[in-house]
Amino acid sequence: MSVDEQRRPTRVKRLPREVRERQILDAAVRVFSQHGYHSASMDEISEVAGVSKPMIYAYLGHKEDLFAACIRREASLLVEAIANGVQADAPPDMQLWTGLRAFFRFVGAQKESWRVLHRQATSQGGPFSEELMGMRGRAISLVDALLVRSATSRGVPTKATEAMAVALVGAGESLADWWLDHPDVPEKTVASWLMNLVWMGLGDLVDGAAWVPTEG
Amino acid sequence: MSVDEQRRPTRVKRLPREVRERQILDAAVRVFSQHGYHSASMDEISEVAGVSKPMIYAYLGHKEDLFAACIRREASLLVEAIANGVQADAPPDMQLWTGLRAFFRFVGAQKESWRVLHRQATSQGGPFSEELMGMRGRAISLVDALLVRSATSRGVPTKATEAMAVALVGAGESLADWWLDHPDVPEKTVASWLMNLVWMGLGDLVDGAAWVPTEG
DNA sequence: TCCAGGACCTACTGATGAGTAGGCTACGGG
DNA sequence: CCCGTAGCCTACTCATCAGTAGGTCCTGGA
Repeated sequence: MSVDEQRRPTRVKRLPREVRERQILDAAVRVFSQHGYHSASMDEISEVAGVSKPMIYAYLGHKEDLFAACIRREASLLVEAIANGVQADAPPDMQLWTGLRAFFRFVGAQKESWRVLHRQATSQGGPFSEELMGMRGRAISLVDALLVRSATSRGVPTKATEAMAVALVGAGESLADWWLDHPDVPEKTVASWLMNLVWMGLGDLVDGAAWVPTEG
Repeated sequence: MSVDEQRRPTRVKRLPREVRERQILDAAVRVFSQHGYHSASMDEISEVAGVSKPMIYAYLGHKEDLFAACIRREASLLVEAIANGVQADAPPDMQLWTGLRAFFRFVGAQKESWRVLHRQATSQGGPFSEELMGMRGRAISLVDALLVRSATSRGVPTKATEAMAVALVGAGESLADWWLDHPDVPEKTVASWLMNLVWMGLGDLVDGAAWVPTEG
């Protein structure tokens, strides 16, 4: 701890590579989520991250690589959050319920992560979307598996359950976006609305029925 | 018909403004749907349209204006298609059913229109998305009104029906995208899958029940 | 104490692409 | 037959931004 540490700030500090990489990724997620892939400039990311542009290229590579790294990190966190949240040994409705709640909890806590995942990555047709679509595909498969286990031995065709899983995931995404504009609604409430829609169905809701979780 | 019409082709022909505007908009929709807003270049649009770049600026204005014009035209067609397709005097389930079918018919017939509307316009945070979000909002309001009329006098809160409308629209969008990758599935089938999901609910489907239209 | 290597920067290049200046040509009305 | 105007183009300008060259400075080990 030399004496002139704070009066001549030698920039800020020299930091190990991992720390810088985290800072850069954090900044990139923010900037990408605000402006989208194309409108986000490497200059702005470097500025937000508090490093110079060549550092980004040295550590994370080109713009596409950087974006892919963001997607990978955020998508992993999301998948992990859901996997940790869902009760795999519970009956189907509780599995869906806990999965939905974990999903919305993540979105509520990591709004920027969600924006960069849903809004930005989905719309870019490039090599990222493969990365991202893979993750989305895993989520869909998860739901699909749930449907198949539930509806098995019934004559429901394979494509039907897959399509319904796609629809369900899309409903969740859309509702998550809506929720960002209505932050006063509690997470549990949003989740229960979607749960009622897809589990009970509008037909039942019209008749006044409603699904409620069996505990808590 | 002068003699040198085909040997010295005087370009192609001089065409009235409306025709050129249509050609330009058609080309713009194609290019925007393929590359997205930012990656689409005015040069490529002009090339596809078969006119020079200054014509686009003379007729349709700047890039943002052009994109907004595309969105406006395509969104109007979609809204119109649904409005024409839905049976406003039918019971709720048939209203939903006819609306869904009209929606999927449009998507099947106008794939590029759908892509530019859903994929591209949604992801750009600019002034277009206002235009587009307005249209999407109209669709949501339509569904919301249907839910409200159905579930009226029940204690369902306003925000719940709105949120469910949002989820339903999102499910439709997601499923429409999926359908683009599975064109062998008939339109009626896709529509019925979504109808079953949101009207019957997974709970009923698990029990083997299914909703079928009451006619043809 | 010296030096190797890694953290970090300024200041550039080169390409791409939006938008425009300034024209030329055909057609229809006088 | 002439000319105003509307259709149409070539050939630029200029800004932005991804990506890089080539360096400085610090730290930790020999």
